[in-house]
Amino acid sequence: MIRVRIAPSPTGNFHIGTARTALYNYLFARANKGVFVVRVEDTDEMRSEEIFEKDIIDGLQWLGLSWDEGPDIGGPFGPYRQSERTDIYRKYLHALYEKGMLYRCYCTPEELEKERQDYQARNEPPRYSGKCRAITDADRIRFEDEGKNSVLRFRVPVEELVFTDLVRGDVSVNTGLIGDMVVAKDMDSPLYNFAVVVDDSTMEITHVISGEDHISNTHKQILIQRALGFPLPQYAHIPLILNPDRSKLSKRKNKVSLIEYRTEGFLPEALINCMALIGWNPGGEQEIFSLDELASAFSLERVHKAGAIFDIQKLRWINAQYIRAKDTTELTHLCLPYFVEKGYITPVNAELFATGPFVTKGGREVDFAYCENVVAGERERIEILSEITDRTELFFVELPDYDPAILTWKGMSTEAVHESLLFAEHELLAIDEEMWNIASLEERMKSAIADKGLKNGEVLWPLRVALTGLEKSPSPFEVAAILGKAYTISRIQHALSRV
RNA sequence: GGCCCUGUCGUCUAAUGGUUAGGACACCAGGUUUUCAUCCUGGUAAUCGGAGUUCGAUUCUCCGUGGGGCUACCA
Repeated sequence: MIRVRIAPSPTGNFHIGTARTALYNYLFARANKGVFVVRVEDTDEMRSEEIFEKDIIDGLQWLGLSWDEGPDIGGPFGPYRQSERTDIYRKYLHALYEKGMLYRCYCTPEELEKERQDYQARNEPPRYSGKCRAITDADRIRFEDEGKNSVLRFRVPVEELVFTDLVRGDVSVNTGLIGDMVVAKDMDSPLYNFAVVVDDSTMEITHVISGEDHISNTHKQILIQRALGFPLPQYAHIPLILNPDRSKLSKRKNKVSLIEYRTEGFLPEALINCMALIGWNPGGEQEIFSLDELASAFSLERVHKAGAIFDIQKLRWINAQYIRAKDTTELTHLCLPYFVEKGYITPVNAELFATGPFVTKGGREVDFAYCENVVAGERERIEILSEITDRTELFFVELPDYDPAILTWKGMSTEAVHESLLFAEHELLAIDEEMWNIASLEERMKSAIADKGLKNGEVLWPLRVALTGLEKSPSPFEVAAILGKAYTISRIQHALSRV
């Protein structure tokens, strides 16, 4: 049984890079009928916070990356939070200590820093000299009596260590360059590389799929793994997501928190689709993939080796594809919070947030269907959900505010504009309420314009601006249909009074 | 500095020991249209460099070079 895991550290909001690693693990698990585990790596007490764990769990859920075992749902290899596994780590730390593979190091941070600098100065790899290796029991007891702080270091054997990476092939390193590493602050406080090894083994993880930035940790982990007598998992290091300048994706240069993308109105399907295609491709020319399609096509053999820039433009385009494919009702539910946030509408009471009725900014009461029509008219124009408010305020105010000069189409005279509006008003007034829909409005108006020997633009441009107050907007027919006859007429009259 | 990883259009990528090196995003031009957007048509644009192997290399090998990662009592 294939078992993989995502092991996020709750020291910040859910990072987009972590989300992608989670995705690849998820896809690999699903593609191989395996198990996907979520494990929270909160050994760093100082930096870990519960709200971040919540953000990560929420984010995974939102993305639709369901897991089979995790801190929230438990599982046969729990607990799934490292802070709750202290007993397990202690047991293995003791075992290694008894075997003499660990030793206490009493060096102070200042001493270590000086060592590092000395090595640097000699152009040698900065590493721990191993000077506490040979500490005698007598010294140790004396240090303890003096209350000196110690950490547990692992005796790193010098050798040429090679592991086979499923993406990169053999990766070798001379362990003499690593130096004796600290594996725990004390018996109750393991550090990352130690906790990971114990967890991956005790949770029977078969494949460790993580970012390329972990390659050098892998050698360290293998050393510990071997010392503990654990079997080695398979490793696969996936390429990094990069900033446009090709550096590792960072907060400084990019939006990196999943929540930021979510807030802006990127859809989970789009993010999944986009992240999957950065560093992996199934071949062929398909661009849009559902999570299930990705899962059935996924294989580590097709994962790339080189890092890839995260192109926000492509993500926006993919997002637009998903927005257009969405059911209008569902899309409206997704857009409602943006209308409310902008103050365009307010639910008449809190329980009715999702269904209406709402009171508009202009004081009118509207229902869900009204909002749905507004969304339907704009869906081709937005790439992310938050843009739904860019050109829709006009539907929620009594009268739009605009410069009357923009009522004029291609050098028309003021008189002509006035006449066009009068003509439009006249024609629209003649249309019955029951015929007040996009198709009928368009048909009636266009034939009336043709009959009068006018160009469409001469009437439709001033009409559209009268209704919207905008130079760029949906067609006057769409807008009129949404506004309704009475509001349409009043906006035309308002425009007439301003020409 | 050391170690490790890596290099096809601006970006994400496909493909092959022999192709006009394909697609998508972005960009540009044209069409549709009252505007914008959508949509349709077309266009610009790439195998990092040098050797070697080979009839033939972008593909295989080596060297160079560019880029990145790691170098914690963080993860």
